[in-house]
Amino acid sequence: MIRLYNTMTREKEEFIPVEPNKVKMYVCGLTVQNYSHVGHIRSAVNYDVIRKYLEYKGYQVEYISNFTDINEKIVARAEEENMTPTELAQKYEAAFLDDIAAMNIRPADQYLRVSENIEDIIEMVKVLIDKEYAYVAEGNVYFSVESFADYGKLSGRNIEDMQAGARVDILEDKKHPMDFALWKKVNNEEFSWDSPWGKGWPGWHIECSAMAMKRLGTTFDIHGGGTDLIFPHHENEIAQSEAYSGEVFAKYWLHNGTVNLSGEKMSKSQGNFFTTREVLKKFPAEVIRFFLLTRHYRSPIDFSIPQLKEATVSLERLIKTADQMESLLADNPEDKQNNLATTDVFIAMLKEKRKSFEEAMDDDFNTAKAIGILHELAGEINKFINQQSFKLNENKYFLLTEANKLYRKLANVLGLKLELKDGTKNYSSVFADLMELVLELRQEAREEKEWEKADLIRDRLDEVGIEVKDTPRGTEWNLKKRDE
RNA sequence: GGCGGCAUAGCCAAGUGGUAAGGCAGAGGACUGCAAAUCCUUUAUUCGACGGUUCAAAUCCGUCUGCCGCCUCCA
Repeated sequence: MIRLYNTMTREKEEFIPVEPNKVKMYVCGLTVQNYSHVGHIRSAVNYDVIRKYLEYKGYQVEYISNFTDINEKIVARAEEENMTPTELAQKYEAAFLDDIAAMNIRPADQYLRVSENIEDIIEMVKVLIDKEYAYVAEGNVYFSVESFADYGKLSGRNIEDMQAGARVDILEDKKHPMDFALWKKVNNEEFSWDSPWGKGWPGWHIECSAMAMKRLGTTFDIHGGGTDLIFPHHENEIAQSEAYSGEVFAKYWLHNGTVNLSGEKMSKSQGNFFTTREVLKKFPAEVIRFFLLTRHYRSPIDFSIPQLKEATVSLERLIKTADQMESLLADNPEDKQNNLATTDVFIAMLKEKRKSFEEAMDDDFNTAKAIGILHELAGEINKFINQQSFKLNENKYFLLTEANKLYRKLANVLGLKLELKDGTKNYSSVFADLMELVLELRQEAREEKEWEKADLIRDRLDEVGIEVKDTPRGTEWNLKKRDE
């Protein structure tokens, strides 16, 4: 049973989808006005894992997201970059898709663009006007918050308290200061759309409502986004969607915490952010992904270079275990003698770890705990492989195969491939042959007990960035990462 | 001012009533010619402070302190 924290009720609830075995989820995407930053990527990684875990549990998941490609910012940025708003949006949409591909995030089943759904949005606004939830004022259409009794139910606010904040724009044509635009009048001949109320474009929130309902129905299972979208964005989505359909919009509201820099929220308007591509130049995608998943998704994460370095070391431990298993499994067992006594214990351990992992993920997608269990599993496997008496026989080969399958499967749910791109296998066969020769010469020196010579070779190789290790299984080497 | 969240070892971080996961760093040991890796052992009688409820609280309630988010565009 999966339990998830629903922002609407402020508690963990049992997850029961509208249709058995199917999950329909909508995750707010981004305004394609610039390169994505780590905050966007955290959100994308988070919902990617949620989707993958739901699939692991046997659900058929339909995952929809959006690109906001029409608004004031797009127009302003397009002027800065000297291109049309459409070109700008396409440029950054493509960049985002590159970013998520680099991060091993599976794209949504469909990305909906505002520019391709204007007709549906206009239809929805018309209905809201007919139902008297919205009104027209000088070419703008506003949603009347006072007309919707449940307004504020997601964010736990009421209209009176918010007015006290006095940070809302008082626009003369609004009936109430909290009313928000469904359609905005725009004076831009090239970049605007015809509507019954004149030229303009949709307000910020209506796009998600119209597109989500169009694709997923008036009630769907999961709606996700960052905590910073709870108000006003998601509150307004609920108001206009439920006013329109008379039905519950989304059953479960999930919100991921923000990514902070030195304790402050990373955000474009503050200027304190790292773009995804910047960070990808400094750290492998796998490390960034791992780092983001070591905290529970609802907590804020403080993003820092030292912590990414720590995450690198921690992840490398998991990778070493995977590599060791792979190299052992590449050999054929020489010893045919089996010792079945160890089998039961080991298989029981694997089952127990799998169960713990699932329990962690069932409990509101606790990836931090799940990673802890992956570490425990790695420890058990290491212990097994590194026994003094370890000899690969058919029995152990079987156990390692099982361990490897489980290890990969669980890592896969988290989207971890357990490999670090830069380095190890990125060299030519000539180079590999050369290394073989060098290590052969060093081995000869070792056999002659010429330790100084052997150590000199190792030290000099280390200086050029090649790490040499004498393991019980022979001498191994790998290219060291050159991070700075 | 309103609403919400957080505070757990040197650092990061799980844990929402039953006696503190995991990682990083540190210490000791095994293995090794040495080194690395790996393994074993070890590192919070205690969970921001003070009260309360309970047989039992990091976990529930109250007060206080500190930090953060939202109320304006934001994943």
